[in-house]
Amino acid sequence: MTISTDNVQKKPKAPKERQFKGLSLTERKEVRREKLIEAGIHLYGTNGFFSVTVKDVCNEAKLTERYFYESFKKSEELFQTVFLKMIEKMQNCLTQAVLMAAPVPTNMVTAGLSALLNAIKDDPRMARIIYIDAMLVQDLHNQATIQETLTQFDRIIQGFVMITMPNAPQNAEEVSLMATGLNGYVTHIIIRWVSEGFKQPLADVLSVCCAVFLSFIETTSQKN
Amino acid sequence: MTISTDNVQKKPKAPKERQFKGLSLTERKEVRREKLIEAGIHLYGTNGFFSVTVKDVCNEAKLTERYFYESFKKSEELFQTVFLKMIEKMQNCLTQAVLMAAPVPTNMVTAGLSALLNAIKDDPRMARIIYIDAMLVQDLHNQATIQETLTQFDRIIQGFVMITMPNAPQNAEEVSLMATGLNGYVTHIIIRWVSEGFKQPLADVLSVCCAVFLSFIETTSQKN
DNA sequence: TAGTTTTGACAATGATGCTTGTCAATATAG
DNA sequence: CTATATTGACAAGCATCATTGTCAAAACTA
Repeated sequence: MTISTDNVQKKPKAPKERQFKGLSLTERKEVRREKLIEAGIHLYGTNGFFSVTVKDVCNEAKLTERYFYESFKKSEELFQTVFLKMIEKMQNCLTQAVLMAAPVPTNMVTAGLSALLNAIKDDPRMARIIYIDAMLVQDLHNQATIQETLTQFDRIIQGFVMITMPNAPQNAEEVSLMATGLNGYVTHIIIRWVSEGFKQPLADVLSVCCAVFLSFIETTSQKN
Repeated sequence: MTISTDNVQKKPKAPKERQFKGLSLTERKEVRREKLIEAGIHLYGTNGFFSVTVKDVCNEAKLTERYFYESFKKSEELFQTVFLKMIEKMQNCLTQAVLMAAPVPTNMVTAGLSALLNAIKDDPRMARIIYIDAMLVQDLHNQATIQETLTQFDRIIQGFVMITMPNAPQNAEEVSLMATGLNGYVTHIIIRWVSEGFKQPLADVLSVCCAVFLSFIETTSQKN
């Protein structure tokens, strides 16, 4: 049945791994992956997810298509990675600022929003990715991860509302909706601010964003 | 140069228009156009603009592709038509309710938001088209009309804010941002309400939406 | 009924972009 | 130096859709 002597060289191909530029295979893969992510941040954050092709990303990363599929199955997968990276950065930035300002609610609001706005002005690609593309992708393809990550912000705000506005909420469901609304308030303002090229001074944007929280705090924490 | 006798039958084709089902050509075109728009409302409003192909629309309308291009150059053109139709309906519904409740600000808020929420619950496709797809299309393709129509809502709210909250705004730019924020507040809540299948009672949603306006009115119209 | 318009079904074409595959040039190990 | 792993450039094959074109059946006019 099996050919014995002559075809012994039938190689089932176990390509022997080799070092390159002093890096192992997994290390090289990782380097390439990072280059793709960096390219994704730049391109998605600048032109939007749907104007960017796989080839675009590869060109920007100076890699060929093959290496894209080495790290990601589809472009949504790269996008999701990019998105999570951006949102983690924003999340850290935000919570750190809020914690440092605790426990005075009004200070926490100002500090948090200020940190958020500054981060966005520092890197507008973040806004584009988190506030625009994420919604598009989340809607078009069914990215549960993105969906959940976004609603996480609602929950953070919800916690804040419950602490600082004892008299406001009737039931948990309503507080949750209010948090969604507050999120939307800030989100829309940010989208407009970014898309108009930061024409309004940061201080003005900050004050308007703070206003809604402060107004709620004031009207819902008065002694009955 | 010109062939004289034999090819006299070269007909420059002026196809003589004829009635069909008792309708003239322009009437038939109009009927088909309406069917396409109806199909667009249904499909876009249900599945979203980007999951719907030209062929889908034609199938839904029970027409063939040819008739799509008879009325629209591209699918964005149909979408824009659908969008404008939806938003006009919402606009009418809203302004009528507000006017009937004038001039008491708090009544106007409640009446307007109540009308809005009821309209959306009556026809959820409206929400999908106005609040989701419009943003996607406006971003992906460059639909100036959609963009402008959406910001029109901001301006309406802006007018309302200037009238009812005399002490709030510093400069016009900030009021405008605040209006954008209020719009975003309601918008996000609506999107969530719709996408969760109206699981929260309308009254709860209404009260949360009203809250932000009422809170602003209260904190910014007190006598100094 | 005869001739022409209108319609519907569907094929043909073209464009775009994803995904896999080929091949030669280059770098590395032994 | 030789054999082979690795890389980069790029083509080939798919798939999806938009858009135009063909053709015969149906509907209308006279």
